[in-house]
Amino acid sequence: MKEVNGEKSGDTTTEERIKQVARSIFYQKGYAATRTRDIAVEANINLALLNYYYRSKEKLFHIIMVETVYEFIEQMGVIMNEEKTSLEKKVEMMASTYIDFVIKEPHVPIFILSELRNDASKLLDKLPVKELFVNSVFYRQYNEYVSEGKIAQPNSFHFFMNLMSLIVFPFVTSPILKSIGGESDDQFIQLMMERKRMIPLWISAMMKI
Amino acid sequence: MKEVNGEKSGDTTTEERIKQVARSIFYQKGYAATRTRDIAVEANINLALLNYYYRSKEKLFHIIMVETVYEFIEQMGVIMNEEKTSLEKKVEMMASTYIDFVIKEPHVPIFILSELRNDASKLLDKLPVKELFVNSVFYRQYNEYVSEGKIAQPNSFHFFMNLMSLIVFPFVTSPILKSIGGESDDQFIQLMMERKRMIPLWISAMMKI
DNA sequence: GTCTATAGGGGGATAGAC
DNA sequence: GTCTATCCCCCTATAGAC
Repeated sequence: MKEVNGEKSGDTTTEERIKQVARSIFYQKGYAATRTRDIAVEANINLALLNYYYRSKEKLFHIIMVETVYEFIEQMGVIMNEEKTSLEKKVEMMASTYIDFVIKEPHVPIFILSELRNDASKLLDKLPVKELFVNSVFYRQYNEYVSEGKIAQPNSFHFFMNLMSLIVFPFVTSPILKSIGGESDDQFIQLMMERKRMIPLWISAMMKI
Repeated sequence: MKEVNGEKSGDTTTEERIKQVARSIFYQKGYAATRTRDIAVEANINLALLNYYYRSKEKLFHIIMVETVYEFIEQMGVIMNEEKTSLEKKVEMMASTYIDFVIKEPHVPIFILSELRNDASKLLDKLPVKELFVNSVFYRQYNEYVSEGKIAQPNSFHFFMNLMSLIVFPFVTSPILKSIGGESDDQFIQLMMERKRMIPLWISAMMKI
């Protein structure tokens, strides 16, 4: 039956297909609102098979959550640790890379934020996120700029928070914007492309304050 | 029994107390993860009474949702339609007012965003949000500044989005920050107070770009 | 208005056949 | 590996006593 049904199974295994479908539904509705039955139907399998491969809804969810967060952090780590690029260039790359990523996966930010709204430590304590940041080239370069007087704000918290805010926040509000402004997906993407170009300029202007 | 138990009922009615408790739990866990039993226990009433007053979980939720969104918008409307204050002053007041508000109700932004992530129009089509913005003094002043060359960016979308991003985003990431950075509530509030002062300056610097 | 008791259904998980 | 059938708990909602 697996080979017969070629509509969207492609060449992936059943195990992988279940996870992909589950990821998509979890992203859209969150853990609590997702029913394992929906995953099974969408993946063209029976409910029992989901438990055969992943033991439980919670275990399946946990795998997806870890993968998602890890992917998010990993991209950042690569950019932030380039020795050869300047701080300005890193800002540019982060804006560009993340905007592209979230255009492809628009549900990821609100998914992560809503699932971690209470018990973020349960997941994040196992990942060395703080070390990644504090030991990064990005962080070192920031502090160098502060010493050299190129950046007015000594606290890197605000700098990093501003950067992430300008990149990510529009995406978590996009359902609201589409409802209020009546913007189409294309128009929204157009605006985000403008932001790719603008964010580095804005950040640069804010540095002086 | 109502009068006897004075621990937290105060002087509100049972109906009101149920709603307040429900609001608190919905804010923290979202609609799907909230159980009416939890609300009943927390409000010191029986489950049947919740349905007696509010008919169903969904109706109760809807009332709270509308009230929450309305409150959020209402504050903005007042500030944005002051005839006497400048655009700069409005930015200052929005930063100050919203940061104060979200410090008091830290769960509201992520609550709204996560509940509206799929079907925002169901709720927002009934509220004249777009009209409120386009007909506002804020919007008029923005366009005047553009005409006068005081603002480089003609599209008010980016201006408003940047403002809201800088104000709200730190709060939706705060559970993650606390987990990663190990910051206490007090330290976080301290940072947000700094932002009250900085955001108008940052926005002002961005205007020139 | 407030309670107890229970109906009714849905959802996660498993047993066991193939 | 994959399916059907089913268990059983938990959750929402209601009936009916006080």
